[in-house]
Amino acid sequence: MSSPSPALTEAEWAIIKAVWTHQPCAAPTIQEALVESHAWAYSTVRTLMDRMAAKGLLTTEKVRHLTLYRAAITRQQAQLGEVRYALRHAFDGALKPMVETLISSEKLSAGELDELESMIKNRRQLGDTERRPRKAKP
Amino acid sequence: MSSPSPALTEAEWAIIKAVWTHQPCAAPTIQEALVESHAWAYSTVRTLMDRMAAKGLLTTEKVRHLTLYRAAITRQQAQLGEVRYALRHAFDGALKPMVETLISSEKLSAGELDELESMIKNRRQLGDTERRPRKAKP
DNA sequence: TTGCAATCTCTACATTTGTAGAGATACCGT
DNA sequence: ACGGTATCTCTACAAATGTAGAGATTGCAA
Repeated sequence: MSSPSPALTEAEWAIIKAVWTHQPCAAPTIQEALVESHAWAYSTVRTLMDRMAAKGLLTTEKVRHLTLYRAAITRQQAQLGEVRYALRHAFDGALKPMVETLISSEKLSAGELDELESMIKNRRQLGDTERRPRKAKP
Repeated sequence: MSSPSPALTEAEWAIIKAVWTHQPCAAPTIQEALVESHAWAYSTVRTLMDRMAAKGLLTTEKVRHLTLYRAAITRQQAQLGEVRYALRHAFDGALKPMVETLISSEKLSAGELDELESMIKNRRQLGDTERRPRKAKP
């Protein structure tokens, strides 16, 4: 049920982010979208995109002379893949140390800490309802 | 001041973890330590380790005929590197969504949620003392 | 219908990563 | 002094990744 969602390289991240915002789109669109951040030639972008399609990160559809690309995975899936990679390899699956590292890695305002806290409260609530459904089947 | 701390590949993670637990150590030690999880030949491990040394992930010291390896970065630095990689590329630096993804990625017991909460409280405290030192210089 | 502009295809090469064999060398116990 | 064992060195190759040029094709506008 869970898709493999592999970790992406920097180049792949750049590409897929642009695809998410422009899809369905042709390769030149992406090349132009990234020209500021990455001075990539068209053929570079094109090669990357085709390889990503071969890997199942993008899908292609041929319309006349145009090749339309779409992301084959959602942003959430890709994010999850990245998070899981770090969790598994850097933290041996231990979530708490990872969260700790994460929130220690940046200085956070009191407000942001509040938000994190209420996020956890929220999560707890969810767990509760899952564990104890509103209505038991009689 | 901040070390570069790059993200590591899977193979590099396997190696450096073994080095952390055995250092200072020779390459054959690592090869043996990993033989269960990765059936790598000695020369494979050796090549990986030398490349990691070249990259600044390990240090080497020659003692007679032996080459002793040590980790050049701490586990914390490596973890931080991995977390930052994900944070920057997958979440564009936005911490909250990453924490959200992280705590949503596993099902957590109430106890674990408690721990996370107190971790945040703790963090808030730290922020406070930093902002308002115990003693002002007169 | 012709030509230019957009797009594509194909090929190529450097670097990094994964993987390892074969042979050289040094060390230590006898 | 010698030989076996541990360790090392060197070289090699395949796959993945990063990067791109040159030339072929197509489609639209004049």
